[in-house]
Amino acid sequence: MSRTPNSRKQETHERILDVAARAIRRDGYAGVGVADVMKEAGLTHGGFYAHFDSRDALLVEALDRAGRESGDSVTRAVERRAAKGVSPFRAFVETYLAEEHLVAVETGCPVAALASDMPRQSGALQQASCAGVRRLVARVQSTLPHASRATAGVVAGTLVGTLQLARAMGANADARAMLSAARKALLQQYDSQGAASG
Amino acid sequence: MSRTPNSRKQETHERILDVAARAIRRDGYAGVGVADVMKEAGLTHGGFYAHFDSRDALLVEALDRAGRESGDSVTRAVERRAAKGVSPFRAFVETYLAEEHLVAVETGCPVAALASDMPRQSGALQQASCAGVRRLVARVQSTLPHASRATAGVVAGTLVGTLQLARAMGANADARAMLSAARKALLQQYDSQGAASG
DNA sequence: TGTACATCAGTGAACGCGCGTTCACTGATGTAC
DNA sequence: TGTACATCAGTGAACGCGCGTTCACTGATGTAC
Repeated sequence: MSRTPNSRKQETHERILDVAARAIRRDGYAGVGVADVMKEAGLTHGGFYAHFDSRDALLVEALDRAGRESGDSVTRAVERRAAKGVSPFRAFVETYLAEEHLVAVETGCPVAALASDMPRQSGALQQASCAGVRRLVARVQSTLPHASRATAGVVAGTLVGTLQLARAMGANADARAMLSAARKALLQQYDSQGAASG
Repeated sequence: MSRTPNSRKQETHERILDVAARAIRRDGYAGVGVADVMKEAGLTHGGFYAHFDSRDALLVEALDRAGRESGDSVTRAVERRAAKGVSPFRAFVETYLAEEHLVAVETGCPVAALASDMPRQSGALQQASCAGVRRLVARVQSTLPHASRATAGVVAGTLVGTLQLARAMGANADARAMLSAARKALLQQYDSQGAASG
């Protein structure tokens, strides 16, 4: 019943990354500490540098993983709803601006959770952040086949900005009204199948 | 040539606040240090607590001041352009999404500079952040008399989100294309005087 | 006008603490015979 | 099958550093006489 060599270490590596991918969204880049992440992964801080060159390298990998997890999750939701005849764009907008996304920061979109801090990070993290933004824009564009990249960028900006403002307002009734208004506005303006019940 | 009592201290207080109001936008909440701010204000760190109860209290006052400065600046620009016959909404959008705002972080909109970190701050800072978001939304609404608060919120979200994504992409040609597309989209959808040259 | 004094804004050394990082060590695992 | 050994993932103490905060002190300013 032997594992392949290194499989245990790889599993641990994945576990640390999973924890970190949630931590950066929950606590922000500045709120993530090496010792905290290791503790949450059930380890002590000393072993960290056998897995990552530095805290910064962890953040880079964690952002990448967060983007992938969140993107896959949205994609699955869109496909589920597309099977019921909902347009991809509507499904995307209604998933991204769902009320659950207001409070589900640590499993939600890392761009929304981190955007305003992205330009302040190290070169490597800025590159990873930029790539994450591009992936988000590309995903939006894939649901809007006739839109330019710049237009997809504006839609992505509306999604990200509205979610951030709603969160900053405290996830109250005003915040939910903003999300609802944003869903309606985006569908009216961009959904080829027109807008109906929000 | 006597000053009024305390006028010197008040002047220093203002100077510290001015520095801090720029620092939170440039470096983020987490990037602002008491010693750095005092040094930039030409003082040593020891005197800080004669002016503020704590670092957190400074951040609260600094955010307030940043919002006021940035808001006044936009209002002046809007009035200047309104005198030339430009609609307030167009003037607001073109000022907020101007290319200069891409790099002018430390004098720009504090909501765009800080939004994703707002929900992670202390109670007092969250309250101040929330008030700042409300003021931004109110300013947008004042240029869109027929719009609901929720609609003004969506426009504000688009402004904030697009600017953040453009900054995160590195202020390059793609970023400028996004700003341009956002100006065009907002004017087409919301400007009562229609959209023309972007 | 000039001198002695009180006030108080600002100084700078010191504190405790948490952080990222390093490193000698441990102990469980898989292998060789 | 059982024993001795090598490997190496993970441990935990220690480091240097920067941070927010405190506090005894300084020295310039304005006032009282």
